[in-house]
Amino acid sequence: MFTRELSKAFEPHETEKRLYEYWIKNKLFHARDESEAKAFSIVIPPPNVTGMLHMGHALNNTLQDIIVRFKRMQGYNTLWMPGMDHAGIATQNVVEKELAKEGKSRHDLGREKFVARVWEWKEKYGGVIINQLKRLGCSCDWDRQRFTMDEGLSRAVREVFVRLYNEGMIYQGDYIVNWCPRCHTAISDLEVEFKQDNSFLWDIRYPFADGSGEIIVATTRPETMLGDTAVAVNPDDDRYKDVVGKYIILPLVNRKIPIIADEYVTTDFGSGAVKITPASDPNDFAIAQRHNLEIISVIDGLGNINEHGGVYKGLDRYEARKQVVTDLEKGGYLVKTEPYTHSVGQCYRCKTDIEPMVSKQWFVKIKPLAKQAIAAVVKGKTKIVPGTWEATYFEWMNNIRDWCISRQLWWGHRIPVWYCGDCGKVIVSLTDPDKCPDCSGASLRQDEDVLDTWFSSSLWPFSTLGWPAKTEALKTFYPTSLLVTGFDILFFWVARMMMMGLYVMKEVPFKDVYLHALVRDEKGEKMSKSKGNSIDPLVMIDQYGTDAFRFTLAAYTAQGRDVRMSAERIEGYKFFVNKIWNASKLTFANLEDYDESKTAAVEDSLSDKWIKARLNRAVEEVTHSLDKYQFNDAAAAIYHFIWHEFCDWYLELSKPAFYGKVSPEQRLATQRTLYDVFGKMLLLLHPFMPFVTEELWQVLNRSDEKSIMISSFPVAEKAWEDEAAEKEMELLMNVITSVRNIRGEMQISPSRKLDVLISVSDEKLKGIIEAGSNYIVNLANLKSMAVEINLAEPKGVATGVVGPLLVFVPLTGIVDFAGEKARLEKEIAKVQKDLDKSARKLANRDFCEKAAEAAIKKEEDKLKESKERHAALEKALNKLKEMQS
RNA sequence: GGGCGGGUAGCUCAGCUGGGAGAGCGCCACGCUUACACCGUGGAUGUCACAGGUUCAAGUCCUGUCCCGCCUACCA
Repeated sequence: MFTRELSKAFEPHETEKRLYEYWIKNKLFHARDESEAKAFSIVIPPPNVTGMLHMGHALNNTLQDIIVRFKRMQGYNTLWMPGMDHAGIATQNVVEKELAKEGKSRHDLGREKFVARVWEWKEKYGGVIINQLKRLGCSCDWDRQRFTMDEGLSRAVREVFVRLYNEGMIYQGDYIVNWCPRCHTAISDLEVEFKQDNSFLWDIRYPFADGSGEIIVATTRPETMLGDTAVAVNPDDDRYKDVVGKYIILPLVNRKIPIIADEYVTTDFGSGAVKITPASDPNDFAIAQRHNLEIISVIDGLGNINEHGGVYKGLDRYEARKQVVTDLEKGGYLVKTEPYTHSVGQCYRCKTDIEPMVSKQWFVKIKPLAKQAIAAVVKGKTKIVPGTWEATYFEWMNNIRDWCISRQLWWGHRIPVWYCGDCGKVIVSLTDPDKCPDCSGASLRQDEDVLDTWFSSSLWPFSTLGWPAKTEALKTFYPTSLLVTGFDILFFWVARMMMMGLYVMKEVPFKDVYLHALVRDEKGEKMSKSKGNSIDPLVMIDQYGTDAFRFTLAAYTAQGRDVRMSAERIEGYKFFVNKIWNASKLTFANLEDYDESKTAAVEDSLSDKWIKARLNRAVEEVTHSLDKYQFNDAAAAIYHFIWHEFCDWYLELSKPAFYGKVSPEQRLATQRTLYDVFGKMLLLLHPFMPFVTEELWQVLNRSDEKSIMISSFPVAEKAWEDEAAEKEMELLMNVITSVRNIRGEMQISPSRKLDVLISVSDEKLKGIIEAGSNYIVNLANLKSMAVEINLAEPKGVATGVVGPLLVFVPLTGIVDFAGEKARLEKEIAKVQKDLDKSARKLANRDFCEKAAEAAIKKEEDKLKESKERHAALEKALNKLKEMQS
């Protein structure tokens, strides 16, 4: 007896909850630090602690779980390492907003209290996403869950910082950085987003100091002229040959500044002269370094003009722009104002315009690290899939600039650097020092900055495994086998993990990187809260169940292509789950009395052999596709097998056995096949649909103790290969389809039982058809069926041509000869096309001489087939005409 | 400016190393046949963006053009 009776339809919610708890309770997600089995490991791209599950997460984690479950079932000691990211700016913003509601800022609390408050927030509200991942069915080893700010990972961060510093790979200095006046911190180049801005280009007249004339410069940011310390022209620009070395008097400011020559300036834009503001523009900064120019910052960290801005002091940068333009105009310095579209950098977090600013920051010398990271991919130590991304990776790595790792935030890993108040010594230390090692002074002050969040994420593949301790986990699971992530963080994260992994561990962090596409809405637009077009994965799960949702994600993940998500598609796969559920009801009902011990001597029927051979092919295709991360192909293969082979054909073919219309031996054979095939089918599907397959697996095996999760993934069974059975069955299926076609086209009621005559060309075929007559009679709904060799075309029939045989359906009582005539003519026209095409090809001398032999043979066979088919149809048509006249 | 991806059935897409244009949804017709109407059976539907080229043979390879999307750079 089965343990459970199945409900009318699959009930996802109750089942998902029960089974997930069951998996957890039995520690089925657990990976062993030490094991005989080969290891397979993935680290999760750690979601932000502030994060809520969106479609991107859903896709990312579904794909990981599919691979993880697949590998686990294949017998690997499989680790899926979970955790979260502290997300510096994002989290600090959330808590600051909370404070703002109380009318306070973080400065009211002070650093220590503020950080305590963030931790409090984290404990209370953080990590909602972890439970959401569980609803997705993710089989992470939750006992190992890590957080980038936890003790172990913080130690790893410090260790790496100190090591980099001691090896001269980290330096501090005054450089121009991207400054967010709202977040009040520097951010890296990657964190700047560029947006089109419709603004103006202003041409300004700068008079020469000696009164001999003037030079015109163009700018999009007139307010920065307050900090100009030079004007630059191209050294080869004939127009300005004589003025290089001269001075101009800066309007409004009355500062005397030089005209210099630098290759950076292009001759064909504007006047060919550029104002140089080293403190407010990265290119100008670079020029200033080359020419030893003075650097005057006129804008402060809030985006206001500072004391170097004279009368403009205190104005915000946009007000200052207006005022400067007005004053220039008044003074007669403004030559021209024209509309101009250019792009402006914005903070990726808060969309505030970036203010390039000179400030003291910490940097990582990145070139040496990048060099190794490039080499590793070149040598194939890490493979990027799809391979097209490798070019992008190289491009970026080759043009990489030093990484600004300091952030002026309070939430994050504080930089482990102290300054001695007595002797000025800089102390970089693994542990907090209490006195200066040089002068023993105790007035130490720690650097105020924290590290870029991505600094700790870049260590993720080994820090989560216990590094710097030499753990068993590290030995077993590093380098990890695979990283699955969106291409949008290829540079932010993947590239940096490569660099850090190679630097610290001397080994790549992962062997494969699978980059999946972005999830978009139905119209192909990026989903975002502000656009209101985002689909909430949890709503989809509630509505259609996790299995259907996951399968949809997999089915639409073709490599390198964006996923356009719509609820309609998920619904389609909910129907698929339902189909499986119903098929299992039929299956279980007919396995109720199945006794495996009696099956030793029984022999499989043709349909049994056929479905086993077909399953073999499905197994091969799914395995092969998953090995190559072709999720859509794998999903399609399963879908097709289950619905269109197992359900549409096999279950129908087996019904006579179910309903006792065959011998007990044959019934047993069918039960055996059904049991084996259904079980393997569930196994094959499990990585995609973990819940429904587990539920059915337990019923099938009459035990809620066994889990499908730890059963072996199917392999193609040599003994099940049977090409002959596949061919024979295909022929019978074609005969059945042919009768159905006639029935459909001729509008013969499905309930009307037909008498059918079949003409075959030889004994062998006759044998096959006769042996399969049961199948044909049942599935084509026949009253009777007769087979003869070279049967003469009877009168008053509809004719179907199936390869070498003819199917005659008597039209007695139907007598729609006009319909049959139309049907035949349509068929003939179709065949004629094929025939012409093949004939034309074979008449071509070049084709016969140059094409591959197999191609020619194929074409000849095709022509022969078309000819025969055509002749048979013509004959049928003539007979029909004869009869009518 | 540089780079990448895409333009295939009404819609969304698949089509890997060149040899018979596919799937799902939608549509039409017929059916409550003892798992399933969240179903079954049958059917219709394509100048594979455009123009050249290579080849016996091109949706597939090459060149160019036109659209669409993304990444990257940031010429004031």
